[in-house]
Formats: sequence, structure tokens, C-alpha cells
Amino acid sequence: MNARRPGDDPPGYRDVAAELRDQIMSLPDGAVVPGENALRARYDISRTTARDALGALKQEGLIVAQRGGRTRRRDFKPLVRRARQRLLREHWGSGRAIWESDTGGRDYDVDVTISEAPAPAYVASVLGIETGTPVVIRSRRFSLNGRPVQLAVSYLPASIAAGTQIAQVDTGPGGIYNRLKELGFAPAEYVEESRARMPSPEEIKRLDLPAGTPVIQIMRRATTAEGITVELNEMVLDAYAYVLEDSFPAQADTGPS
Amino acid sequence: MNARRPGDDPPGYRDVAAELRDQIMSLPDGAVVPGENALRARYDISRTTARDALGALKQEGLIVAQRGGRTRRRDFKPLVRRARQRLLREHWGSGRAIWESDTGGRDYDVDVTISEAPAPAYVASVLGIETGTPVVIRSRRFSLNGRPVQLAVSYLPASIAAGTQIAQVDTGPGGIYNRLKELGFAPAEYVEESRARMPSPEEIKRLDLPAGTPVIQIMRRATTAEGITVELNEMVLDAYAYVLEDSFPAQADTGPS
DNA sequence: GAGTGGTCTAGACCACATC
DNA sequence: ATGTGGTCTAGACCACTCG
Repeated sequence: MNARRPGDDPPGYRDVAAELRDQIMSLPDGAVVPGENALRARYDISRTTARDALGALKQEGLIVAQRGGRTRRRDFKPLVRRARQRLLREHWGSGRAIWESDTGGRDYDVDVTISEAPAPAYVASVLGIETGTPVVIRSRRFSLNGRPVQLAVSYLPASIAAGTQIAQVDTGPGGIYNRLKELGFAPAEYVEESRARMPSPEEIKRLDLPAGTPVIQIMRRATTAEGITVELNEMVLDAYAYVLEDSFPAQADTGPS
Repeated sequence: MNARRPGDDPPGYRDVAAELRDQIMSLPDGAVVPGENALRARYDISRTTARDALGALKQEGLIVAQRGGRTRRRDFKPLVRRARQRLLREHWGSGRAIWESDTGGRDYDVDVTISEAPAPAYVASVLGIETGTPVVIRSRRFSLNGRPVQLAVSYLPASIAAGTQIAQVDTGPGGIYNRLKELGFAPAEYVEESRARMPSPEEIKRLDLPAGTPVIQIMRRATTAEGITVELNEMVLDAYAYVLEDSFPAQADTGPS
């Protein structure tokens, strides 16, 4: 019933994509969508055109193809990440890792790698130290239900963090912010800069991202009341795994305007 | 000098893309990159392979192609959008549009369309009204230096906004939030939910987005002290035009936890 | 008009999941 | 074993910008 009638113009890949898009929109997450061969037969087009149509939908993030398997509508069941509440001091002492508040009860786990190395220029610049000064690097990969969803790399001056529990895999109750407080470097303010972009090949591999998946990159620095920047945390999130939530009152409530 | 030596394996498009990527990374924004024909000659590959290599880099957002023109490294000169400071009540009365604080002194302009229509289900649900109840719709497109960078659509219950300056193109000093305040519906809290995703064909057209450009979608609702949601603002940002900045103290400072 | 990238055809071999 | 999507070749015509 979808076959071309005689006299129709042959459809371009955009036409095929548009028609498919409408059909897919009404399908549930994970539903199988027509493959290349089905499209070739249905529209009497070459494989290239069928591929281009599916390629367009892949790039839109609407479908996910699997080598050898089938092409399906993409699943979208994001986590909610709350920007502010999760970093409040009140939560540090609870013994719950910050990450926990994000999981909504699903199974998560974390890979941690600790190292110490000379600070790259942009890290040194943010931390207010000389390029090449040693920094402690905490590199983590967070997974949810066995699927990686976030990469995070924290940089702290070795002069503060080296030899402390911050440089251990298990940072203890309340995590590194509680440790920093005990060391006399309690963070007083966080500044986050976020952008969205397409992932690098390295990120595609580490996060196992299908085509058409942007990432959200968050650069967060933690600063003490004295104005010392004690941590730069560089996060890369699977954009289809997260929704970022933030709420704030209409009154001024941050310190410096 | 880049030609294949006899005995080399023929490079796949990933190999070509990887080599090109390295070269492009050291080029300035806007620099011309080798085109399809140059790659065919250099690597002795078919046009498809050259195209696939450039296609991969396009999808990464690293390069932008132009029909009839050349392929260039992508320009990246983002605006900074501050989540919190820009909505403080203190700024409403200044006579400056919120948008102004975003422009960094560049030339911007805004297209505005006003309409009134029955509320779609998801809008009604957020505003706490029945589906189909009339809403005032303010649809805007923001452009910077002549290039569109953001779409925004605000929905307000017609029972509040119809016939007021909110339903005019020019909303007067301080914008709609000041008008709402005068009407007895001063926003007390904002809640934003943000995600990044690939754009729809409609968004690609309206924002004139090249391939490999994600968008940031922000759904913001404004609620009065009495808990009435007076506005839903749905924004779609060119992800390569914006960096989102947010800062907050480590102490609790929002009302309800 | 020359050269670019965009679209399309027909055909081939391969890697992978299991329809 | 069959069929899927991934990669690749050779060739064609078109739309667009102006190197």
C-alpha cells in the first residue's frame, strides 16, 4: 500500500525520510523500523537512497541501527540531574555519594582511575597555577544498568590533594568536598559552564554512543571562600541519557552579582 | 607527500577522517579544508570513501560544507547565557531586555509573532489548565549578526495575558515578567529542564543549522508565590552558538529543598 | 564555465546477530 | 545459513558559488 503509483515522481531520500519519520513518531520506543531492503522494495529506490533516508533519521537521533541486527526507534529514558540541590553542603555528610541522587533507584556503577600528572595549560589556567605543576587527576566513568552515561575528570592541585583520601579510589563519606573541607579548603561556590556538541571518536567509544548522539560537556570549578579554585571537574554526558533540571527564585540569592 | 606508498593498505574512510581531523585541529576557525576531489587524489580512493570521511567530520561538527562553495573548519564563537542572574527581579526594571545581557555587544534582533490558540496537551498540563483552553503564544526568533541562534515560544493562559501588553509585540520595560507582576502574577520561582538533542528538519530550517549541529532545548516554567504557573517558555538554542553559565554557592539557598 | 558539494544508480564484499 | 547494516567501487546528473 505504500508502493509508488505509476506517474509519481521517484522520491528523494528526504521524501522517504519524511514519510518514515511520521510513521516512526507514532511507534513506541524500541520498535523495529523498516530496513534498507524494505525501503528499496517499497519505494523502488536504490540502496544508496534508502541508506541516505535511514542515515538522516539516524543523525536526527530518531533511530539506532545495529550491525547484523535491526534498526529500531531510539529509547529515551533520561536521568534527571539537578544542578544545585546535589551540591549543597547539607548533603555532604549524609554518606551518600552525589551520584546516588541522580540514579532514581536504578543500578549504577563507577570506574575510577587516579593519577598524578603535570597540569595541562587550560587546567593550570583555571586552577591558577603554573602549567606543568602537578595535579591529582580523578577520572571516572559512570554507568547505569551497565550502560556508560557519563565521563568525569577532576583536577586538583597536588599541593592540596596528594597523599590524601582524595587521591584514593574511595574518598570516604561525603566524597571529595567533605575531604577538602577537612583540609581547610571547603568549597564555597561552584561555577559551571556547559555546552552541547557532537562527541569525539574517543568519547563515542568510551560512552558507546550510537550515531546522532550529542554530548553535554560541563566544566565546573569549585572555589573556596578565599577565592582559591580547588577543583576543575570536566564532565561529558550522553545527552540522550540526561535531562538537566534547575530551579531558582526570582530574587537575588547568589553572593556576588 | 601525503600520497600512499606502494604496499600500504588502502585507507578506509575512518583512516582518512582521522588523518584529516588531526590536520584540521591545528587550523584556525574558518580555514578551508581539503575537498572530496583533493582526498580522492591524495589517497587514491573512490568518491564515496572521500565523502564518507568528510561526512564523519561534518557529523562531528568539526567542518561545515557549502554547496558550490568550499568546506571549512567550523567557526565557534559562542554567546554566554547566564541561567540565574538574567532573571533576577532586580534586572526587570532596568528597561533592558533579558536578551541584551546575552549579546556581548554584538548586533542582535528579534522576530516576534503573537497568537492565541487552544493549549496543546503538554502545555495545558504544565500550566495546570484544561487541554484546549485558550493560551497566548509569543513566538520569537533571535538572531545575532544576522544569523538565527534561538527559537523561543512562550505560552501563557489567555485568562491572564489576553488583551494585555503581554499579547503585544512590544511588551514594554522589563518585559513580560514586569507585566505579570503588575497584573498580580509576579513570578516567584523558575524551573528549567534542559536537554540536548539533534534538531528536527523544521528547526534546521528555522535556525539555518549545518549538519552536525545539536540544539539545546530548555523548558522553563514561571510560577507565582501562590503556586500558579503563569508561563511555559520553550527555547531551542543552536548548541554551537551558546555556552550556558551557572554559578551557585555551596549553601542551601533555594526555598523548598 | 569550472569546480564544488548534493543526490542517485548498480553492484560488490564484509562483519555481525540471529530476524 | 540468511539477512542485516557497514564499507567500498565506478559512474552519472544536478545545484550552486565564484575559488
